[in-house]
Amino acid sequence: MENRDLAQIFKEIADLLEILDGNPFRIRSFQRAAQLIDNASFNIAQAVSEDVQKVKAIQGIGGGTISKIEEILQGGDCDEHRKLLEKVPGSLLELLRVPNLGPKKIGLFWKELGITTVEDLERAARAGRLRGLPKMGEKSEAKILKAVQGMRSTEKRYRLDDGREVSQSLMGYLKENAPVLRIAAAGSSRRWKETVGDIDILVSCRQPPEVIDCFVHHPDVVDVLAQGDTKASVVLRRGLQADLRVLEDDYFGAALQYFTGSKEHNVVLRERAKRMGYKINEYGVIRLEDGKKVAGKEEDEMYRVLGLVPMPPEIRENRGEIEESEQGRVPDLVEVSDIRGDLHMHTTASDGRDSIEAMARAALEKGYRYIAITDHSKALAMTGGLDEEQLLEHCRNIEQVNAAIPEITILKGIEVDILADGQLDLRDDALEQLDVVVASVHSRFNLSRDKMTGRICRALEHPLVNILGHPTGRLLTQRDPYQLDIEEVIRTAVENRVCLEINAHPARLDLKDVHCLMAREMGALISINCDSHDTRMFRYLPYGVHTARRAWLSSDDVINTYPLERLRKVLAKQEYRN
DNA sequence: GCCGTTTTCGGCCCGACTGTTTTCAGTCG
Repeated sequence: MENRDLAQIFKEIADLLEILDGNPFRIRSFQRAAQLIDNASFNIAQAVSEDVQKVKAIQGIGGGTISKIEEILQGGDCDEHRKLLEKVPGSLLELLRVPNLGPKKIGLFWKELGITTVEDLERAARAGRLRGLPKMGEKSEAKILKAVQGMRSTEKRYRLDDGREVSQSLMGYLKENAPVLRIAAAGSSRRWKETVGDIDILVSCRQPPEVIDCFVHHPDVVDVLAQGDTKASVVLRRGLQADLRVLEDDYFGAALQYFTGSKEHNVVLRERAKRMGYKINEYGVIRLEDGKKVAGKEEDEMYRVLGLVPMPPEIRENRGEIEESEQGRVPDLVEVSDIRGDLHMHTTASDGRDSIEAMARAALEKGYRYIAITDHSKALAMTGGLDEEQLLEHCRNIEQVNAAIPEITILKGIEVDILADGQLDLRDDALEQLDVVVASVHSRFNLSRDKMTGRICRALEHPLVNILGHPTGRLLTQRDPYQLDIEEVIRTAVENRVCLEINAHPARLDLKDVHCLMAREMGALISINCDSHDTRMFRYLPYGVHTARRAWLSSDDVINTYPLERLRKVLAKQEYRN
C-alpha cells in the first residue's frame, strides 16, 4: 500500500473528527500522522510489517497509529475510520474543500439543515436558509456562493514556474510603484515546491497603507478577498491567489522565516522555542521572561538564537532538518553551478527544434563541459523517432560537430522507448555504438501496477541502459503518474547501476522530491536533465536542481556534476556510488 | 493520539481578518 493511500485514511479520520467536534489535540495528532506518512522516505506499510521500530522512531507516530496501520493492512480499513463514516456522511469531506468553510460550519449546516453535498449547500445559500443559523448572515451566504462558484473554476494548484513568474512580476510592479524597503517572495515557491497554491509576497516599508493600496490596484487583480492594515489577499486574472504582508523593516527576517514555512517546519520550530523559554511569531523571537525581542530583523538570527544553524528553504519540510541543524549540520546541497553538463536533449533529428550544433553552442554558452544528444527512437513515430540506420547516421553527425567544437564534449545518445513488454525499441548492436542510453516510457500508460513495474524493471536490467528518463511519467496539473512500485524500480536501478533522472522540466519534475529522497537513501545515483527540445529550455535547470535540493542531494549524488572522466566510468558501469 | 532536560499525567503553536457579534468564533496560513 502506498504512503499516499495510508495518509489519506488518517487525514479523513482527522477531518471527520473535526466535523464531530472531537478533541482538537487528538485531531492534530491524526493530521500530523497523515503528513508524516505522506512525506516518509520509505514505504510505511511495508516497514510496519517488516521493521516496526523504523516507523515508531518517527516523532509523532505512536502505538495508536501503528495499530491502525496494521488494521488497515489486514482489512483495507480501520475500525475508527469505518465507525466515523457510519456517523458522518462521507460527502461532507468534499465540503471541506470549499474555501472559508471549515469543519465547524459544515457540522452546523449538516446537523441543522441536513446539508451533505456542495449542491445542497448551494441551494440552501440561494434560498437564504443559512442566515437563520448562529453567526450567519446575508454576507456569509453571498461569500459561500461565491466560494462554491470559484472552487469549480480555480480549485487547483499551479506549476512552480507559473507561480515564480507571477511573483517576480508582482514584485517588480511593487518595487516600481510603492515605497518598499525590502521585498521577497516567501511561501512554497521560495521552497521550490513542485506546485504552488498561491503567491506570498512580503514587503517592509514605512507606509503600509500605500503599499497595500498599490497591491490591490494591480491591473491583474480581479477580486480582493481581504484587505487590512498589514495584509491583503487578491485573486489574479488566471485564478491564482496572491497574499501580501506588509511590516516594518525590523520584522522582515522574522516574517520571511514565518511565511516561507513550511507550516510543519514552523510548528516544530515554535515548539522548540517554547521549550527554550521563547515565543516565535512573524515579528521575531521573544524571550518570555522579559518580553524582549531577541531576533527578527534577519532570517538567520531566528535560527541562531534557537541554537540552530540556518538552513536553505528547500529542506524546511520537517523531514529531519531541525534535528540535523541542532547538531550543527546542514546538508551540503547540490547547486546549479555544480552542474557540468546535460544528458538528455533532442534535436531536429527527432522532435527538437534546434540542430546538434545549436544545442552544443547553447550548452557551451551556459558553461557546460559536456552534453549528450538523445533523440527519440522509432516507436515514437510522431516525433520522427530514429531507427537503427538513422541512429548510426545521426551518430556520425554528432561526431562531426563534436570535432568542430573542441571546447565541449558531445556524447552520442538516445532516448530509447521502453516497449510495453519492457524490451527496448532498438537493437543492441545499435545501442552499443552509444555513450549514453536513456530509457523512457512514452506509451501504454495505463498498464496495471505490476505490469508497469515489471516492464520498467526489465528495461533497467538491460546492460546498456544508463538512465531511466522521467521515471513516473506524470505531467503536473495534467496527468497522473502511471501506477508503479517506485521502491522496486529504485532497487532494480541500483542493482543494475542505472541512474534515475530528475527531469527538470517544470511540467514534470520527475522524479519528485519524496521519491528522490527514497532513491538517495537506497543508494541510487541521479542525473538532472532538462529534456530540452530547443536551446531555450536549458533555462529549466534550476527547477531540477532545486528539486534535488529538496531531497537533500549533494553534488556527489548527481552524475552530471562529475568531471567527464568520472562520468564515463559511471556510464560504463565501472563506478556507482563508491 | 503523542510525548517527557519540570512531566507516565497533563499539557499540546501563533496572529490577522471577517462577519457577526457587543467580546468572539471560525478560518486561514
